This record gives sequence, C-alpha cells and structure tokens, in this order.
Amino acid sequence: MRSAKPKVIDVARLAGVSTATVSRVLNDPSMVSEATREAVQKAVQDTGYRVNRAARNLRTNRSRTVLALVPNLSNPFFSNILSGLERELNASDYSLLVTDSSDVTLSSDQLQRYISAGQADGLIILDGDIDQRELEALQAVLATVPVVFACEWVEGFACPSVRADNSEGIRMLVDHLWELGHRRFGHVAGPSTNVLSRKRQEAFAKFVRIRGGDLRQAWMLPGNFSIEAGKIAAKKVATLQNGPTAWICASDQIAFGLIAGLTDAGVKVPDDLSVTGFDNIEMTEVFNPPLTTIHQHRNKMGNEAARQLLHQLKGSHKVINEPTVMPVYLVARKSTGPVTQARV
Amino acid sequence: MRSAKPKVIDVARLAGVSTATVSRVLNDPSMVSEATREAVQKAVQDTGYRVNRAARNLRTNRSRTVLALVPNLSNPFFSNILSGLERELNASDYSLLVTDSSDVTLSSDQLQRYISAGQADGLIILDGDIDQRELEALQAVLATVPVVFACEWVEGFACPSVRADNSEGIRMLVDHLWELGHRRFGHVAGPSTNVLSRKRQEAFAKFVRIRGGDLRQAWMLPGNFSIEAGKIAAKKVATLQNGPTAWICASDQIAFGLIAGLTDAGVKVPDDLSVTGFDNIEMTEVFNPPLTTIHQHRNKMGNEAARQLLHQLKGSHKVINEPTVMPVYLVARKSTGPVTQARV
DNA sequence: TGCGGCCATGTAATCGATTACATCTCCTCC
DNA sequence: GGAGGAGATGTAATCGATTACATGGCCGCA
Repeated sequence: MRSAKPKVIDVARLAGVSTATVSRVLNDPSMVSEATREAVQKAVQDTGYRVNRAARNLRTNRSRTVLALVPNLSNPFFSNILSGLERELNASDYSLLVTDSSDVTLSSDQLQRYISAGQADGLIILDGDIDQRELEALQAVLATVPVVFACEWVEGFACPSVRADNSEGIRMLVDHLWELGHRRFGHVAGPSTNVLSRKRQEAFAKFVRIRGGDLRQAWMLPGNFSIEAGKIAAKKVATLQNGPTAWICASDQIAFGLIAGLTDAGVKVPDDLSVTGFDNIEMTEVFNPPLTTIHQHRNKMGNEAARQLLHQLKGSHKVINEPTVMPVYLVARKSTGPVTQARV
Repeated sequence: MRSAKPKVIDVARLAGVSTATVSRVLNDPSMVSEATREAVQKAVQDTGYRVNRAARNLRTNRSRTVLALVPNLSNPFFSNILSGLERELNASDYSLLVTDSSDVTLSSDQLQRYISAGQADGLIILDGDIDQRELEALQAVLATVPVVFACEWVEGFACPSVRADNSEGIRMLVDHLWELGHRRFGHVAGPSTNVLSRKRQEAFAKFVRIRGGDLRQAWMLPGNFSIEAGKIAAKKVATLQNGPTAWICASDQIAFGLIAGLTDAGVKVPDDLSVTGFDNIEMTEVFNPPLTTIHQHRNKMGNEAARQLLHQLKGSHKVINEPTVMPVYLVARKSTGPVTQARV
C-alpha cells in the first residue's frame, strides 16, 4: 500500500508536467498533445491516482450525483425503477443517492439538505403525493437544479416527467374484457390522492362509457393499492346482486386481495367473475389463477428518466415539459374469461 | 430568492463574529458561549445558510455518505433492507448512495470509484456472491473504510455482519412439519454459490438428521431463488415414487413455482404434499394456498447494519467481527398440513 | 500585584482539485 | 520580416468550509 493517496501534483511530477495539464488530460483530453496525454495517463496508472471528489465538487460546484426521492423504499414497486435509474446514471459517471420521501416530511428541509448543500445536481421524484407546502419548496428547488418525475407525477407542475400510458392500459383491459363478452364493469381504485390511481379510474370510466358499457358509481369502489383493500372490496363485491361480471383493479395487489376474498366467499375467478390487475409484478404469473394485467417497463422508465435528467445536466437546457409516455402491454392470463352465460 | 447562496462569511458578518465561530456553532456548539451561539443560530436562520458539503468534505476528508452494494436492485427482496438502512443513516445525517454490484463488475474499479475518490465513508454490502479477485480488492478497501455485510456475507471474511438466523428458520420448519407427522423431507435449494442457500441447505440436512428423518441426496434438488426453479423442481417432484411428503424450499419464490408446477401436474398442496418457503415476502399471504414460511425482519436488519457501520464511523473502533444474528419467526399458513395417511 | 491557566474568539493556513490568464512556440500570410 | 493567431502548457487564484495556532480577557491564588 502506498502510504498516502496520490494527488494531482504527484501525477504531475511523475509525468513531468503541471497540475493544470494533468487536470486537462482527465477532463478534456483533446486539449492536450498526444505525447503529453499518454505520459500523463501512464503516470495516473502508475500512481493509482483517483480524483478527490470533494475537491472537484468544490471547485466545479457540481456533485455528479443525483437524488432519487422514493415514496416508500420498501415497496418493491420502486426497486425496478431505481435499478433503471442507477444503470443509466452510472454509465455517465453519476452516482445515485436515495431517500425515502415519507421518511422525514420531505418538505423544504429534506430537500434543502441535499440540494442547497450541493449534495445533488438533480432530482428524480418517484412520488406524486406531494402536498401543497412541499410543492412550494419544490418550485424553489426547480429554479436551482433540474427535476424529473418518474412513474408518478404532480398535475399542473411544469416539469419533465416519464410515465406509463395508464389510460391506454385501462383501455386494453376494457377491450379485452369486452371481447370476452363482459358488459358490466367494476373498478377497485387506488388511493384517491394518487395520480396513477386517478388516471386509471378516469380511464376506466371513459372507456367503459365509450364502449357503451354499463357504468355505475356503486360499482366503483374506493381502495388503496394494497392487498387488504382488495380483500375489503371483495366483501362488497360478493354481496352485489346482478353486479359487474368483470372487475378492473388499480393494482395487482388489489386484484390478489380481491380474488383471495372472493375465493373465501365461494366466488370463483374466472368462472364466476373476471378480475384484472395493473403492473404485472413478478408474482402475477404464479398466482392462482394467473392474473391478467398490464405490464409496464419500469426499468426502462428509470432509464428514460435518468436520460432526461442527464440531458438537462449536460447543459442543453431545452427542457421538454411534455410528459414522456411509455407504452404498456396487455398480459392476458387466466383470471379473465368469457362472461358466464348465467350472469350476462 | 437571495441572489447568491450565503456562505459562512455572510453568516459571520451578520452575527458579528468570525467564520471560525460560526463553524464552531455548527459543529460543536459547546465550545461557544451561549450568547454568541444564539446570535449565530439566528444569523443562520436569517440568511438561510446551508453548509456546502463539498467544502466540508474536502476539509474534513469525510463525505458523511455510505455506499450500499446491492446485488440486484430490481429484486424486491433488497428494497426492505435498503429502507432500513436509509432510515437509520438519515437519522445520523448520513446519506445513502446505492449501486448495483452486478452492474459493472464490482471489482476494484467500481469500489475505488467510490472509496478512493472519497465519495463514501463506509460500505454496506448486501451481496455475498463476491469472487476471489473482488475479495482482494475488498480486503484493501477494508483497510481504508469500515465495511458491514447485511443479510448475505462472505465466509471467512473478517468483517462485521448482520444476518438472519437461517439455520433456526429451517429448524422451525422441520419441527413444524415433523409435528404434522411428516417423516420424509425434500429440499429445493437456492444457487449453490449463495451463502444463504448453502446455510439453509446445511441446516436442512442437519435438522432432518437430528430429528431422525429420512434424508436422501435424491431429495435435495438444485435450484436458484426463482419461481422458474420451483417449476423445474416440480417436474421432478411429481414423478417421485414414495418421495418426501414435505418440501422445504430455500425461498418463497421457489415455493410458488413448485406449488404452481405441482398444481398443473394434478398434485394438491397441502392435501398431497406440504410445501414451505423462506422470507415471507408480501405475496405469501394471498397465494393460494397461503404459504407457510419464515419471516425475517429485513427492515430491522437494515437498521442494525447501519447502526453498526455508524458505530465504527463515529470512532469507537472496537469492531465486532462476530456476526449479529437476528431472530426469525415461523409463519404457519395453509401450504402445510398433516401428512396424508395414504402417503405416510 | 502578578502569574498561570482557562475560556471564548479571531486569524489565516489548509484540504485538492479546476481554470482564468499568461506565456511561449511555431506557423501563416501579407 | 513581422504581425497575428492557434495550440500547448505553466502559474497561481479559487471554490467554501474547518481548524491549528494566536490572542485577549478574566479569574483565582500566592
């Protein structure tokens, strides 16, 4: 082990040049003649030199680090997006800092801690549930560093975002069910404050209406994205007389809970009722019955969000505030089937 | 908006003191008289001052940041641990940097990038699958910054670690099944390179033997932690004549795949065979049948790992290389039942 | 009274890079 | 032949904190 960490000056001495030249080789090699460049690169190798990030950050006033605000780190839903983010950022030599936005009330304080302190050059927000006060803090941040929403977003907040085509996903489900003969549709929603949940619910109403299906308020049940919400909904669903033959749930978890609850109540899926989810989480495939759902490329959404942020960070400040909408795919499995004649 | 970010000097002027005093108030208030302290704190408030991390890091040669090496960020299994880490670190004003260790070959390079560059003061490794060359790089790192393993670990590598009591979990499952009357046990293992997998397999053999059960090599199937591995195992299991009546799987996913495969083959769980998982992931509860499995507090493991790292970072260099073993819990559900008389 | 010591505070060096500006060399072109 | 410009490199200022060392005031004690 070398006793002390080598510094630019050590590299410079070994290569017989000045520290400025070493720095140039590291940051913009084209400025330096080939011979010098090679000599410096060799010296870097020989000394095992690594730039001191803190020093560079101080001087350049950048951190080459991006902060991801995740609503709930322990929710597997987000890990895929994180993975996509990380890959893309690392490829550009950026690092990824993560924080749970439900943790400390995000608010100005949490954000300032990272942004004003210069710990992060940009922000990727996976959380659309931001209250008014926090939004104001965010507005202020927006003036300072680029921000991109991924997956979720806040309506009316002028800022680039990457999201799945939630509406199209619901359309696919409605069409799929329609073709199976279903005419009465029910919906179990996610949390009413959540933007994904609202979009899906709106799309549900829209496409059922377009198709000319029977749409009733009483068949649109509240919930949140949890299994528990599905179970609760199941109690209601099991008692409905002449109710929907097909239930579109705002998440796979809800669908799991709903199906589990229905099974307990003696209602069979898909024989008696069809049920669909949304997200295509890993378990949908082995669930019994395997769940018909909508797949979104969460990894790619992460990639894309990172790319958009990097794009802004690398200077071209033409910010596209138009949302980037990623395609979704219908995955038809066994939880949906032809409408039962007895129930038409 | 203030035109420029306030700096210590601005705070110092406003409070009528020197920058040194401001810094003292921020870092060790006890050194400063009460009157001055309050004046400075007020000035900090009034200016909206935030320390520049890069400058502080440069001077103190610390980053107040910890790097988590995650084998596969998109695996939900790790998100819980991350969450625990993050919470604990944030409470001590540390930040969490994450990187996917499967991403770039971790190796010296990836590590150096963070550690030698001073981007992280410590390392939390969630990945036990580290090859020999990488281990050497890691040894070198160990001399520089504290390292803690969480959940997984590398055997024979002298370094603190936090892990679940894998062996005890398997014992609980064996005992649970034994009491249900089972005497012939099978195991579907995880990847052979994985330390958790090996521990669980060893424990399986050990406790079946202790109980006096029938233990055969042919009943210990290879696999990895995936659903797919369970499905593959199912093909084999379905053909066994007079085979095990109870199957202990190294992960919940394997159990899902196994049960799904068995169901397809017309074998009923738990009527014909009992099956258990390991981990108690969220979906176990709604799976049909609900899965008997072992629960571990992944969140708390994250907390504990972070605490141990912080402990080292905060100076008390008494490193406990003894692993910290966290308790696990049996969650008995419907995938296990009394042994079928016809199969005893 | 005077000395030693403690406490609170200030002055200025320092961390390790990047980069504005200066310098020097070598060409080109009139 | 000389002005001017381009290209390569060096010198030294700079980023914004922390902290070693210096200073000054005050108290207690001989």
